[in-house]
Amino acid sequence: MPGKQRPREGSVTIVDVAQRAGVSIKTVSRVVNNEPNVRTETRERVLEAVGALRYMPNAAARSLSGRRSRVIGLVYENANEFSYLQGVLDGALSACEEREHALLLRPLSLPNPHLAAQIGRFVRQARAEGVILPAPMGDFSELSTLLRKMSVPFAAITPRAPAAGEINIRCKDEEASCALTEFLIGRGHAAIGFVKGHPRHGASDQRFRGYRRALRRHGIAHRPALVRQGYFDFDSGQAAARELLELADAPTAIIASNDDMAAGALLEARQRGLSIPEDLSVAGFDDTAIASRLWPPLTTVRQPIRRMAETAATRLIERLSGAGKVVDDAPFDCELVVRGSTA
Amino acid sequence: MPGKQRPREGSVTIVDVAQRAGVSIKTVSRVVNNEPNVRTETRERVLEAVGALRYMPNAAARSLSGRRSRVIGLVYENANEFSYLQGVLDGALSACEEREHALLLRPLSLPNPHLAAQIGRFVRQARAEGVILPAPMGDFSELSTLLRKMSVPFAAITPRAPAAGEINIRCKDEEASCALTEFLIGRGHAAIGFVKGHPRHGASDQRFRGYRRALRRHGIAHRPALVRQGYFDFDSGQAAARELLELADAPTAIIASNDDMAAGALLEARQRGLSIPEDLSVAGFDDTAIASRLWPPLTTVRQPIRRMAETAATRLIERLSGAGKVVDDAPFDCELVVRGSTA
DNA sequence: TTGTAGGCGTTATCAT
DNA sequence: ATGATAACGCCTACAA
Repeated sequence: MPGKQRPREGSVTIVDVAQRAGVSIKTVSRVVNNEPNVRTETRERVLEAVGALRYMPNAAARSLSGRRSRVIGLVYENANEFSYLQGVLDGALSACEEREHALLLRPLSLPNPHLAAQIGRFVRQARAEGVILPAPMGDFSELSTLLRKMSVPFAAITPRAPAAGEINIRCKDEEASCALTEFLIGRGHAAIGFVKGHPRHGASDQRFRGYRRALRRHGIAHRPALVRQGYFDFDSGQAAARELLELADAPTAIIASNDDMAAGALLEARQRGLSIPEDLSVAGFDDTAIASRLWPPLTTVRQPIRRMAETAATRLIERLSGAGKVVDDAPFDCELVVRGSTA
Repeated sequence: MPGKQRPREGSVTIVDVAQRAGVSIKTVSRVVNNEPNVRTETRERVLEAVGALRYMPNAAARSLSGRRSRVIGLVYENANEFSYLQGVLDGALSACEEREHALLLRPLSLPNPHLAAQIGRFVRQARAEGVILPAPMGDFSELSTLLRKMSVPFAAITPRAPAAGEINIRCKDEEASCALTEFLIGRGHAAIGFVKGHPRHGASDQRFRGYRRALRRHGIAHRPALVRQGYFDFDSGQAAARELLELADAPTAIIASNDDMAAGALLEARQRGLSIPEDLSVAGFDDTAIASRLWPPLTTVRQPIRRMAETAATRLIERLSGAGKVVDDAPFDCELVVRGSTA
């Protein structure tokens, strides 16, 4: 007799459950997948069997038979600032686990000519049904365009406006930046330097806008010389701070568009013999691990990244499950975290 | 005719390749899986078809049919210190990708009574064939014992000695610690404080041993008062430093068993008005992101974590593929990174 | 060296 | 409300 394979011991299949419950495998399938048209009494018998046998559906069989792989891709930038991703991972994993999906990772380094090709391969190979794009991935149109073309749904975490019907998770970046700036204004600062983030990142614009808005609201004239371009990394933050501090009328406070640049500014200030916060206030964004370990600890803005990623994954899975209209989430609130680096 | 499903368009299957190459599906399978017994000419025809059709084997079908899921689990501690995991992820992903395996993540918080149950569920549900245990996961015997009992092979990244035949990836922690200590001794330090790491982490012992060895080698008497227990976190580092600096004859240098604790020590020194490195030298371990952002930048020890994780994944997959004897890797070299926090 | 048949565990279809 | 059976795409076993 050909084709006889060794019986796989150990793993409980749907057949075992069906036998124990005295029903057909299709009925078990219905119960396990929460489909309708099962009598309550039958459902309970099946569930009893499932529990007793500790049955777990075989994911491979499921995705081979059904049309759904239950796989979500997470495409992230493999940058230095990893603590952002920690929150993303945490939130996304938790949402995926709850909904029985697997999360597959795809790190990418970012100015990258092969971006589209790599993502295409990743999605096809992993057979990902949908993709999560944490910042700044959602800001790269090569990517979103490609995914649209492949008709792979995605959830982007970015302040940039989404195309109609697409899933977008954002937080109140501009508002938070405005609040941070107003906080400094309230402490008596009028000459406030600002270090912008990477121009291709959506958050950069928003944060800069919030700064401008606060100045306007308080009747403080905008001095373009107080604004410097940074790239979200330590060195560019230090360089920007140096330029600002060499100004004839240097700022008394510097807002950097993320913590890493703020750390660079702090270092520059220190090297120039300035006391923080007496001579200069410094603030950042993101409340990453480094913020609380610097001296003095950094005033910064915290965004609920874990919850945002969880929501992104949840909405994406909802959309994939064809749950009709997908909720359009309101922007998440940020929190101003005041520490010792500002006075 | 029942059972007719809509044909799934778009995805190229092994049948398409077989037709185009004019062979049976089995031959295609042989080629794709690098099995022997295929004429070179046939193999080439098949490969041509694979390329032209951009065929990619369906992972679900593969794992359903074969006995292998090609899934590796990565169980990690979801702690504050995440940059360690960045390296682990990076290395493990790259090895998995190269060998066509998927990597599934399972974060865990660590003093955890449900540890075994959670891992058991994870492995069964994901049908992971093997598990990678980055430090300190491999140090928890609840875990390794459970995996042995489930006969799930694992690769542990830890300096602790492995059981016979198990995969263990380590670096020369003790040697590096000794070198770091000797470096300080060479700079004229004799009273060197040491902050131990978490007692359950294998690296803690090793690093402490290296310290002791260096002292011995240079004929410096060991003063137990200069050794404090820490737990690898910022606060415990600061607390330990405080105790050390309050000593009548305080140390002129402090080695902390990781960077986060060293950052705590740095803060404590600053708060006591000490100049670094003039009044006190401080060194850490791991060369995490924070090390280069502190002021002064931290002297520390870097371990090749990315390569270690890559090796762990590779060895694990080799073992799962039944590649006979698995290589027992030599410990990896560490690198002393001298920066401004020591003099 | 190559091909044929059977089955992996599930979901989909259609019948009852 | 429930069940019988055919896919899903691949790999194993065996035959040729």
